[in-house]
Amino acid sequence: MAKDELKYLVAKLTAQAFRETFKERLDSFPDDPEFDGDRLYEKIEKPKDPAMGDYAFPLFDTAKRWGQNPVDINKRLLEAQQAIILRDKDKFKLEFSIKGGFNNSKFAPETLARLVIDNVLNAGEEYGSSDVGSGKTIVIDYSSPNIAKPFGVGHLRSTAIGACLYRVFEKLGYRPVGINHLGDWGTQFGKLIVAYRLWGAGGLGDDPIERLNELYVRFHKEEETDPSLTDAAREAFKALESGSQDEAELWKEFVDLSLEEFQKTYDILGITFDYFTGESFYNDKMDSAIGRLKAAGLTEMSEDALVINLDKYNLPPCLLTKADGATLYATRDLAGIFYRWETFKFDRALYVVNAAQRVHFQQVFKVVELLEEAEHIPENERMSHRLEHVQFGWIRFNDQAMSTRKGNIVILKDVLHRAAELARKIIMEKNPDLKDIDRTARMIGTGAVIFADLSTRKHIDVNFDWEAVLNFEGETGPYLQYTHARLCSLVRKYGRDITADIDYNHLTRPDENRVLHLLYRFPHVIEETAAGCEPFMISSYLLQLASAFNAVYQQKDGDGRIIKIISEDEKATNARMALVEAVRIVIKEGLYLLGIEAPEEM
RNA sequence: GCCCCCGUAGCUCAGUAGGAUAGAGCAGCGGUUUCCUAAACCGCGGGCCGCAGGUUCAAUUCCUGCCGGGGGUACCA
Repeated sequence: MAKDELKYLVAKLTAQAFRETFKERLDSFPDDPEFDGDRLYEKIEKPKDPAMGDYAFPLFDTAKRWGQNPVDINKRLLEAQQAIILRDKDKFKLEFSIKGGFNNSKFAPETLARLVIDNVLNAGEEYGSSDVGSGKTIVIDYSSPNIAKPFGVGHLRSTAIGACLYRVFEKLGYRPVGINHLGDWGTQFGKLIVAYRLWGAGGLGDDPIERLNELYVRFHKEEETDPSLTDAAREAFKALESGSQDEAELWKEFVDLSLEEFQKTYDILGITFDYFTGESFYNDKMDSAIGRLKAAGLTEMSEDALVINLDKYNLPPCLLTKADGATLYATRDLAGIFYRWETFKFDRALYVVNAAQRVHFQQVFKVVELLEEAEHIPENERMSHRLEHVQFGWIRFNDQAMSTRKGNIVILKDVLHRAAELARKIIMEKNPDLKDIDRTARMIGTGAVIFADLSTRKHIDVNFDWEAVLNFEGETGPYLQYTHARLCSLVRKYGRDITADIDYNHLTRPDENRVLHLLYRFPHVIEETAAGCEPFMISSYLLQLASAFNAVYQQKDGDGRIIKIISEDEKATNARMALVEAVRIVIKEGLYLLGIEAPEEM
C-alpha cells in the first residue's frame, strides 16, 4: 500500500514520542501499537473539521487499554512531540495540538509543499505507482460485445471500466491480462444462419453489421408467427456446434466482419486486449469441463437438461446443456474459468459485466466452489475465491433499455464521430492555428465520451444524453484536457529547469495549500479505485484537482488583479512552476489511467 | 411472489466509516480578459435528501414497512 507520506511522518514522530515518554509502559508492553510507527499509522484519521489540523490521532483506544485518562496521556505525548519537533525544526514545520482525547497535527504549508512536490517531481509519471501487486496476475474480462450486433454506447461501460482497471492494476504492480470474451457463440447464431439463408440472398453489402442486425430483427419478428423458425435456429446452432462445415463457414464470415468493425471502434478509443478469446474458443473444451463436473458428482438430469442443482444456496439451477444437448453460456463461462486458471494461475479474475448478469455469475462461481470442494483441492490452490463480478448499471436511451431488437440504440462510433466533429468546430473557433487539428479533435471528442461514462459511480443506471456528452464545459473530459494543455503551455513559456532549488514559502496561500493536499492524495485515490474497482474515484479526484488548480491560476490579489504564475519575482515563479509541473504530471497520469489522452495544446 | 440496484436543486450527479448553515456541474441571471489558452474563474437564485415509522444526544446516511423506477428469477447472453 502506497503510504501517505505526511501521515507516515506523523505516525513515526508520534511513535517516537511514545517511546521516549512512556518508558514504563514500553518496558512491560513493548508490542503496543503506540510504539510502532507502522501500526500507529493505521490508527491515524483525517479530522472531519479541517480546522482541527491535517491529521487526528484518537487516544480513546490507547487510554482504555492502558487504564489511564486519555487527556493525561495526550498531554504527556504532546510534550514529547514538541521536544522532537524542536530538535528537527530545520527539517520540517509540523505542529501538534491536543483537543480532549484527540492528538491533532498540522503541517506548515511550506512543509507540505516541499514533501509533496519533491515526491511528485522525483517520481514523475511513476507517482502513485506501487508494487503491492508485484508477482500477482489479475485477469480482467471486459468489453465482450456480441458478434453480428452493433457496438452500442451500452458496451462502452464494460469497455471503459475494464480498460481503466487494467491500467490501474498495472500501475499497482500487477500483471494484468485483458480478455475480450466475445459473444460469438450461442443460439443467436442459429437464428442468424437461418435468417441469412432465408433472406440474405443479396449479400451483406458494405455495412454488414447493420445488415446482419436487420436479419436478426426480422427473424425475431417472424418467429412470433412462425414457431418453426425457432426450431430451425436451434438445429442450425446444434449443427454449428457439432462441427458442420456449411454452418461454420457462415459463422466465420459473421465473426470476421464483426471483428473488423469492432476494431475500428477500439482503435478510436485506444483500447487493446491481450486476448480475443470469445465463447467459441471454448467449444472444444466443453466436453472436458462437463466431464469434470459430472465426475465430481454435481450434475443431474432435469427436464432433459443437464443441470447442477443450487437450491441449497437459494439460486436457480445452473444449466450446462439444454434438452437438445447444446451448451449454454454458463457452460462456456465455466470452461473459460478452468482454462484461464490453467493458463494464467491468476490471483484474481474480474468479470466486468452488467449487473443484470448477477445471478448468472453467482451460479457459475458457486459451481466452481462446489467443484473444488468435491475434488478436495487445497484451500490455497482454489480458484473459486479469486473470482469477482464487477457489476455496473445500464446505459439507457430515452429512458428505455437500449435494445438492438427495438432499434432503440445509439452506435458508439457515431457518438465518437460527432464528439470529434464538435471538438473540431470548437478548435476552429478558438485556436485555428493549432497544428494537427484533426488528431487533437479526436483526442478531445473521445476523451469527452469516455469521461462522461466514467464520471458517475458504476452501479447506477445512466441515461444517455446527447447534450451532456457533447457538452465540453464544466465537469467534463475536455475540461481536464484543457487544464492540462494550459499547464503545458505554462511549462513551455517558462522554458527553464523546474527542479532547481525551490523556495516553498511561496506556496502557502490557501488555494495553493488545497492543490497540495489533493496532490498528495493521488496514490491513495489509485488504491481506492482498485479496491472498489471504481474508476469514478479517479475521475472525481481529477475534477477536484483541476478545479483547485484553476482557482490558483486565476487567484487575485487585494486589488483584484490576477496573480500570474510567471512573474518578475523569480523565486515565486520558480516555486509556482514546480506546483504547475506537479499538477501537470498528475492530471496527465490520471487521464491516462482513465484511458484518455492529454493533448499539450488545444 | 421472492431477490438485487436506484429515488438528493429544473436537469445530470457527489455526499462509503451518523454529527453543525446538504455539495458540484449543466441550464438561468450578473461579473472577470489591453490576453501565463475565457473549453476558464468569481458571485446570485434554486432543495419536506420519495413517504411513514423506529434506533440515537444527533439520520440524507443505520433498521422496518410502504410508494415509484429499473433489473433478475432453468433451456437467450
